[in-house]
Amino acid sequence: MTVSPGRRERKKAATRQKIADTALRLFLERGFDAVGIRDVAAEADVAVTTVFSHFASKEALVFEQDDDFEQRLTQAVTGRAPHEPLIPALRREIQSLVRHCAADSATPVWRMIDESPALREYEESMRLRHAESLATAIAADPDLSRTTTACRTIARFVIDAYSLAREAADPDAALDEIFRMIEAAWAVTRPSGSSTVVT
Amino acid sequence: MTVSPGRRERKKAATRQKIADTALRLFLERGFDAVGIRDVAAEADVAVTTVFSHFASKEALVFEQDDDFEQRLTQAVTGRAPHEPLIPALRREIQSLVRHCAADSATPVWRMIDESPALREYEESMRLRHAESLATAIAADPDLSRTTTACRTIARFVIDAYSLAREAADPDAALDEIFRMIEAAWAVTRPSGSSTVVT
DNA sequence: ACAGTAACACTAACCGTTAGGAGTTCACAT
DNA sequence: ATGTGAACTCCTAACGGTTAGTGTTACTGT
Repeated sequence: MTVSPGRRERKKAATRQKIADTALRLFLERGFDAVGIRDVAAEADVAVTTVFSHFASKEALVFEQDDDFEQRLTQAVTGRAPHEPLIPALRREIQSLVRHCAADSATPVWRMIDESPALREYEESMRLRHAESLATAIAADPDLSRTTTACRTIARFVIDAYSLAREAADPDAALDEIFRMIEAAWAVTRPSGSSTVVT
Repeated sequence: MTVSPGRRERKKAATRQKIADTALRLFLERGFDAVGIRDVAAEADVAVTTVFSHFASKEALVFEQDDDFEQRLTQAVTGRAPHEPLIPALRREIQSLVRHCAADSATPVWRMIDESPALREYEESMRLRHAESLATAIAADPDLSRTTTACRTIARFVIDAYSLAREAADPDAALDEIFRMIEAAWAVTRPSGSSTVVT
């Protein structure tokens, strides 16, 4: 149970939300590049500096709530059933994330992202950070004694799967194919002399 | 035979080179972020607009001649010996590229890149473009009849190998390990019913 | 020679982003 | 209650990358 948040925190959250909502609306109406930060600030009735006190950059306005992407991935590793193999768990999570992006409500947003190089670039560097924390989570699992390199590599591959599947004509089929490859790559990293349990 | 380039083209090339040299020198002396485009332009004795007519961005000044990265990769695919398997050919090329980056003369440059987030981000998005053209080259090879998805995936993996190996403490060992994984991933994409020749 | 044009310069601005400093509102301890 | 400090926001001004507009120079092909 969380204590009821004070007025201050509520106001702050409201301001943040108003900025994010206004920004997304303007971006979708006129296109990301055609809307300036000054426009967003004016429309949301806040100062430009306030926008940047809530969001690190213009691009971050678009990926406002996608910080749980990272959490969901690491959760898929740390919170999976005991002795459940790693790759299927990751596959399930990635599939769910890809489907969420393909949902009708999200489509215009992703169209906008695809159309702006700045946003694509920003997303890609987000993914890199996600891959790093996923690698850390994998490396920390005692059931999977792999080298650091193997963990970082497989984390990259999983992130690649997400971004390739999102672009594919048939995301489900692409995910099938890519995860078959990832499974094989993961298998050859199994330390020799381990038990017969596949992890 | 190319006709001897006219005075105009020579002057243009000279200007471009002078800008690139000046920029790299200043960047190494004072750090990438501490040098402004206006500084570079003044020191190279050209107008700011001239700098941007030769280079698309400040970051591009640093990766001036690294456009052959893309060419070397696609060459490794299209120019390999007949019936030579794909992955070892790529592995050889990546290894050579990684070693080249670790060469003493290049070290200060890479240190500078590592220290600037803007440059790291720029490089990563370059790599993505390289992955795309590598994927195209792989898809175009008649010896390797794989799906588009498999080609794009393996291309990403290879690029990942480059960037992971460059960061690793022991690049050679990391490359060994990563390419074992890539080899396994590639193997499972082999179309059923193909001959016994491994490609 | 002459016209066309590529390369370059200059100015002035746009846009994202940040620093500095001041005002307001809230939380909390007394 | 009230004072106090911290958090939030505002405003102004600037910095640095990037581009548009407009000439000017100097090479090229005829």
